[in-house]
Amino acid sequence: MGLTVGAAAEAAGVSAKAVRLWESKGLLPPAERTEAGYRQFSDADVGVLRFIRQAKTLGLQLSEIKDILDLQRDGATPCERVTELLDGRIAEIDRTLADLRALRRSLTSARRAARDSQRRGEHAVVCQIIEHSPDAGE
Amino acid sequence: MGLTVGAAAEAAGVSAKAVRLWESKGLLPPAERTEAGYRQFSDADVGVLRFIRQAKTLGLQLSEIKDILDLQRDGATPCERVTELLDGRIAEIDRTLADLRALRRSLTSARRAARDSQRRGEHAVVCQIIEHSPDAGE
DNA sequence: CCTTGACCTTACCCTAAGGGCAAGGTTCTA
DNA sequence: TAGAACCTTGCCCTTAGGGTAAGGTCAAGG
Repeated sequence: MGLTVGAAAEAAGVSAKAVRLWESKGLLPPAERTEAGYRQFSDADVGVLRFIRQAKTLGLQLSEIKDILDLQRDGATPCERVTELLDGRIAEIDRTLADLRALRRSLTSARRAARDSQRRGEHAVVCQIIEHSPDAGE
Repeated sequence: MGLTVGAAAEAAGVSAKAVRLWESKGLLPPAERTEAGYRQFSDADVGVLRFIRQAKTLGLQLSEIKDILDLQRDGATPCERVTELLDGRIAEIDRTLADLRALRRSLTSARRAARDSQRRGEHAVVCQIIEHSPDAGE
């Protein structure tokens, strides 16, 4: 009872295009084919698709997900690698959060400057965005 | 006293490749050329390059920056558009911040699950990442 | 039996913002 | 006058697919 790409994709809540891409990138082993060349997916495959989708929502890249899946297919326990990747993602997110908070400060400051310029009718230097931004000078 | 791409790029603190790209995308008017075909940039151009660089650090896209610069070149005051774009960016950042914070919670929860699986020697379902993640079911 | 529509196949171009490299022309310096 | 250090364009690469085309396949209905 094999599923076609479309059916498998729908069952996993992803697009058929994504399924083909993931297969081509090795996240899934090459799917069985019917005589006509149609891909045949099993329920287990759908589970993998769901896992990939979930891992993606956690911000893992396809290459990292492939990494995990390869380990698992080798019979190894991917837990270590998984916690490693997740820790990496968490650290990355913390960095991004800090960056975004700083960026937000720059933006509000730039916006204040832009509005001030607007009120004064200035606009020669594009509302002073340059000057009022943090590291303006070089 | 025109500057070559490399010189202008260095003066603005960006890459020559970026300068060519920005020109090709219309953020800069087509540069003058020497007889040999070398681009010639003025100090004013360098100012624009610096502006673009700065705007990019604020997270604006090239298309948005072009938008601002086009307005300015038309003699219009881009301040309104600028504050509009900056407000949009700020709102976007706030959304991203919220998303990242939620994602971070998911990640720490997933990592905890992975570590628990690791301790128990489980790994059949790739450390339960799927099950323990927020919206696991479907 | 045949058609129609819904599926499938591969392949190509597109996205953002360049980085890297190649082949070839120019300019400056020793 | 040679070589270094520029410059030119053009093409391929990156992420994770989306969109579309051209063509093959399958199930239902006339």
